Amino acid sequence: MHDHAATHDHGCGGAEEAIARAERLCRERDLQFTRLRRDVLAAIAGQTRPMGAYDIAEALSEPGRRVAAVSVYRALDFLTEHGLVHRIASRNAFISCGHSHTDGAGLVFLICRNCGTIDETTSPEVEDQLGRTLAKAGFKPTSRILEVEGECGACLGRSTED
Amino acid sequence: MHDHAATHDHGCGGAEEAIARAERLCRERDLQFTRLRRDVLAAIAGQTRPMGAYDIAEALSEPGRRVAAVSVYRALDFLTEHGLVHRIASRNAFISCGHSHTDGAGLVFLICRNCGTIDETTSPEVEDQLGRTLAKAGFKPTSRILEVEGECGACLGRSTED
DNA sequence: TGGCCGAGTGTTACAGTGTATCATCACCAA
DNA sequence: TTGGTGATGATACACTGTAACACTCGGCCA
Ligand SMILES: [Zn+2]
Ligand SMILES: [Zn+2]
Ligand SMILES: [Zn+2]
Ligand SMILES: [Zn+2]
Repeated sequence: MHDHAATHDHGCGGAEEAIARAERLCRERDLQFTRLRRDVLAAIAGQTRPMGAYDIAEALSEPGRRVAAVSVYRALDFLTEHGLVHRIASRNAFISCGHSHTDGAGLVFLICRNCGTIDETTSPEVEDQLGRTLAKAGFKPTSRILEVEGECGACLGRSTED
Repeated sequence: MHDHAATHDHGCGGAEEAIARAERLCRERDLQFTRLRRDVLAAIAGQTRPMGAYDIAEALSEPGRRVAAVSVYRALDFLTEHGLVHRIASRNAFISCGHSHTDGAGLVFLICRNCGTIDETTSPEVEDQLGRTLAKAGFKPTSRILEVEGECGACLGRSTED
């Protein structure tokens, strides 16, 4: 696990893979991977850029089936709780997770302000230093968010080559 | 600067000090430190816990003077832009800054889930490691947020002693 | 003096995000 | 059958943030 150092594809064809992983995980933990939860995950995993809850609700609604935002939120609660999607606090949006970090240690979100893509990476070194800093401050952490905004490698390459 | 390693008091009597610092900074940079901006800063600096924009609006409103949330947001934009207050993304709330970190490097917010207090500290080591991680990922950062939730030193002491 | 212009503010309306509450349905067990 | 549990549907509501426009108060210049 965590054999990705830099970037990785969030969905964009990996939607089926995300679904498969979710099905497996839910079977193992005896959880219900319902249609709504599957559809919500599929909607997110089919995108590189993050989706808001209302975007998802709209994407899933068709003539004859109206998916309310509140239902989407419940599905998102389930999915985030089990590490299948991540919530991006600075964007009020969600992305699907392609990894199996059950703990979420050292997680870093890389948000490109140019193309809107969000990649995630992990850094045990950062986590380690942060742990030291918190210990020094006498603070006992239970969870944390680390989100970086900037320009992704792809956009940097594009801007220098032309 | 940054001579505080662990915690520091956010306001709670330091309100006047925050105002004084703000006045100085605005004079130096030729900015307008208007009544509304001063009042908003005072309201935040008088609290240990973060305040929402609507909380502030309510706190500043009196019979005869109604402060609308939109005005508060404008003042907050000004104050955050010049580093006088910080926005806590995971809480949609604001705290006053007692430091003079003009760059905001290595900033870490410590949010106590028990008493609600938010302290800030800085960690060049974390910043350093994070910079390395980002460089390895080919990502050029422009800004970042790092917010840790957990239990603060004071609450830990209280819970063990009794 | 009088008109112009820009920054700050007041006001209203609206968009976006998230939750509370209750009713309903499917499923499984007693 | 009956009752309990978990998921969903549906409505309403609270909270967060922004757009648009009018107004005031300065300073500046013809
Ligand atoms: Zn992930
Ligand atoms: Zn990009
Ligand atoms: Zn600060
Ligand atoms: Zn505490």
